[in-house]
Amino acid sequence: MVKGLDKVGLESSLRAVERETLNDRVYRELRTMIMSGGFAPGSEMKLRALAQSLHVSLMPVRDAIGRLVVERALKMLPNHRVIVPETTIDEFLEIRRVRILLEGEAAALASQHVSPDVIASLKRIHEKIKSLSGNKQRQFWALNQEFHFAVYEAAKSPLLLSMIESLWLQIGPVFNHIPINLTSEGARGHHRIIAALGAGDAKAARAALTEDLMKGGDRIIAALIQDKQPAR
Amino acid sequence: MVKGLDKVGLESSLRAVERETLNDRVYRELRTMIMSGGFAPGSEMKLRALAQSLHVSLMPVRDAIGRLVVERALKMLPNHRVIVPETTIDEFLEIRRVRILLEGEAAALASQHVSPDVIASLKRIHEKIKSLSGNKQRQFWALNQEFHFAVYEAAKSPLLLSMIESLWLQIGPVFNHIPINLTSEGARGHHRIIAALGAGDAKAARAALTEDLMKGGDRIIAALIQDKQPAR
DNA sequence: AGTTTTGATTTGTGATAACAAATCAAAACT
DNA sequence: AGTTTTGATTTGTTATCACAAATCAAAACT
Repeated sequence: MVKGLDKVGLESSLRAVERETLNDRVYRELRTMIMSGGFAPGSEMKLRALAQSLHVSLMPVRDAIGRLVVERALKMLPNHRVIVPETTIDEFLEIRRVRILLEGEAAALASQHVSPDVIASLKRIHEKIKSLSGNKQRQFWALNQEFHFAVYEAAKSPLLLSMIESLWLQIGPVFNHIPINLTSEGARGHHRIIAALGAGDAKAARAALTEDLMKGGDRIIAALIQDKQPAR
Repeated sequence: MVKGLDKVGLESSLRAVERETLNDRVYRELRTMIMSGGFAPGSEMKLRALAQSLHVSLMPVRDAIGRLVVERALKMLPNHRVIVPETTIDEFLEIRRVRILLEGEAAALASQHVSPDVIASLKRIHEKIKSLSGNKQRQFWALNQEFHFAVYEAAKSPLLLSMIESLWLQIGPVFNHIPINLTSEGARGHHRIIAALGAGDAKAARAALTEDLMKGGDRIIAALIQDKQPAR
């Protein structure tokens, strides 16, 4: 009863570049656009417009949008219209609360089995961030994301990773569209995270990450308040 | 401007009652079926078969399945075939770890503002569970679910609730398809949860819930091991 | 003038059909 | 006899079209 084991090797090597459907391409494209601030909070996601700009038919777009709504990256209004969510301060706090739980856990897990080269790569990203000139908010956000996910991937928990990704997706538009006063303050937070991971200290890793999220979150909240105050 | 009114009569009368789209109906239907053990782990979800049995076209099914894959309720194989996941022990432990984080947090939150009628309703469900005769696994699971979600809804955090739902969706097939030795042990756990909530003690609520998940999880894991051992 | 009504347009939703990739089974071959 | 090849069938993917509900703008009315 040994059937079809012969082809496995060949096929998997051929399929090295996994078949990517249009569906997935559109989904991934929209996803990264949302995460990197390609759409302003509140903007409508219209099927036909997106389809045209991506040069595909309605269907893949429809599919991708449906998925993004499920993971709360997009929001469906009662009219069945889909928008990029405008995050209120309460919602942001709600997200931060969960982020601290999940990302803290991921950091604690990561501290138990980080490899030296992960530490090295974290340090490299850390240096890049420190050397960032001026208020390059977009770059900062991208590098910050790179840093954090290097930690979370080291946790080796696909479940945690996917849930954390979904949370970042929800706050992506906020980070990229609220003007934030960037200080070098965040750098010390990252340094403490690296140290805790290097020492294999789970408790310290969770604490360092929690503080990083709290501090960063406070800056966002301040920006949110300031953004709401002035005349519109 | 009369185009094609043939089918309108039936449809509009139905739509007067239910306000939801076919899309959502199929999604919700599949969702509850999965959660309540309607499909065995490993079984394939074929679009056309499902469409026929639900009396709809391929599209709503396709859409619903896509969403369920995103929330990990279903798993897409590299062949692009979709199955109900077979949960390994490691995966189950991974899920339990996250459940403790999120559901513990929800319990802690709930303890801060439970209303007396939520407590009353919890007690009612608790009694029902205790009076459950024999090894009625399906009913136990359904009531257990009712109990826990009454707690989580009291947390008043839509984000937490949706993430927790997604986790239950992932373990639903396991609970309903692995024969578990039901004892009245779980009852004491629920009693402690009610007490902690009633006292408004967040720490105790989190602890009680954590212990409940640990104890229950241990029973499942034992069943999983026993289920893997014998000849199939 | 301000409100309502109506008609046209835009939007999401759903069905059908054409297509491509994977699977399976029988025939052909060594 | 066992393996390969081929052809048919099944499965997921995508485009196109038809429809319904919501939206918007202009006309009609009070």
